[in-house]
Amino acid sequence: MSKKLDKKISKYEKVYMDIKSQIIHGELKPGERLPSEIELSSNYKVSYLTTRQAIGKLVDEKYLQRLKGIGTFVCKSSIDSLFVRFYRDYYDKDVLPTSKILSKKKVALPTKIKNILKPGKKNDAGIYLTRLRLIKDTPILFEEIWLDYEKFNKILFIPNDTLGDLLYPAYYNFCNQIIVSASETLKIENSNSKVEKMLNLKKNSSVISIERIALGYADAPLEYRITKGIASKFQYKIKIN
Amino acid sequence: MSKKLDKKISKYEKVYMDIKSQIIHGELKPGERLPSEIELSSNYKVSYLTTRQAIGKLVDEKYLQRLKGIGTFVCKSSIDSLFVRFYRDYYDKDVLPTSKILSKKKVALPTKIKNILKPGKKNDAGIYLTRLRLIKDTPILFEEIWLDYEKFNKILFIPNDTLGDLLYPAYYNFCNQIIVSASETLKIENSNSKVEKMLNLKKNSSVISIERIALGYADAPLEYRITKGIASKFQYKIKIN
DNA sequence: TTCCAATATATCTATATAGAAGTTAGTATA
DNA sequence: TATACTAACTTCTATATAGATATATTGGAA
Repeated sequence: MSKKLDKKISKYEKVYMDIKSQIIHGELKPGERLPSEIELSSNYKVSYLTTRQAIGKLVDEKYLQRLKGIGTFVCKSSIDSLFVRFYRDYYDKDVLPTSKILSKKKVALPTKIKNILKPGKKNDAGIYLTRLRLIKDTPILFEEIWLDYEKFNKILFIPNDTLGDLLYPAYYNFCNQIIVSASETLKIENSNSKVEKMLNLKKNSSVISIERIALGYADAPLEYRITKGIASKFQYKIKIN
Repeated sequence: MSKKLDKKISKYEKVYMDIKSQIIHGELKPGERLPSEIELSSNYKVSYLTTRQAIGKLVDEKYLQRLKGIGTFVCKSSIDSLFVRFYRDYYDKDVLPTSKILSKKKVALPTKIKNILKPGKKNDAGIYLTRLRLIKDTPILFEEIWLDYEKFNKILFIPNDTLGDLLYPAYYNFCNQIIVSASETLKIENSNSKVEKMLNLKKNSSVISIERIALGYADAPLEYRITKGIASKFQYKIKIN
């Protein structure tokens, strides 16, 4: 009766998982071209349509992108378009905020954040960044950001003005880490003295607090961020599907 | 040279669009079973795999649901699961708020709202609802809701306690309207006297304001809603993909 | 050098076929 | 009556084949 303890994995699923894991583990890099569908078929020793089905699934999941007559490529688009959606909807749409990195250093991650960024691991080496977002030289958001040290240590050696106004493209360019999704929790709080100083607020003002956990492929947590903003000017738009 | 002015629509796309339009226009109702893939193939006079491709696309888009060995069904799940996500993340997760409808009547839609719900139309007949959301008898959210009169007039004849705590299932059950997505805009404001009265607030308290436009199939706007809540207790969670 | 046509290569659409696997309903058997 | 088997129907996986369509490159003519 021990005929079928092994669980059934179909051929197209094997091809699908193999390619997907190559992308996740960086063996296939964003922008890189895959072998043609026919070539892959002969590599995996499956039929053309089986390969096509596997690739089709990865295209649906936005891991791959097909160009008719040219080839199939690992998606780069997430980097180009994604980070924009993440912040443009705070405050006024017409004016994009600029950034100013205030500090950047290696730290031991606080326990709570370590458990989020490195579930189950002992090592607590991390990077801590503080940043100010400004519109026309007026500070509107104050951010504290924590990252895993191993994955992101290169950030420490890049001059702040080279990092640019947006961090996610920098994560990709310098650390080869891609943010593909995030979860956010919004709350309204009273200001503390640190935030009051950063945002030029009166004592006990209302501030919006946004906690964000940004995830990479396979839902790996990559960044933990707390953003505080002036409540009166705040606006947050989102589409729910 | 006028050989190909007609644009190319492949067979599977025709099948896909035909089934999709039947769902959108209510000819195929949620929960209903489709003819088998083989039967559909012979109806549309295409091969089995062509039909399968069309259905597969609709499954990906959550219009259809396949059950191996049983059949293919129009998705009901959007109704069951969707509305939950829309509100459960305000405030405390553990306690689901109850609802109390305060008023319900036919009105002329304000111009701004008419332009959102009925773009391009002259008719401005609508329905206006006010509602209170409570946790353990404490009011935490005050809602104003506008609907199109033609689509939703049956709501006026349903007793308030029959409508239940959630409106989206009621829209479906009584008006055959399905909410599939929504866009929300959050802001922080000072309370006005109406909200202060409803939520037992002091003068000039901070309140969260959520503007929501809820959409049906094909992104048709179906509901406009303004929700005001006590800022200090507010919490909003969302996942961005 | 510039332009055009042919070629090679890639994805895209469509069909025919065949068997595997899951579900249901009815029938035969103990 | 209760259980086990079977038949019918469903979706799921896999392959072979063939031509359509889109793009880039190469080679030849002007």
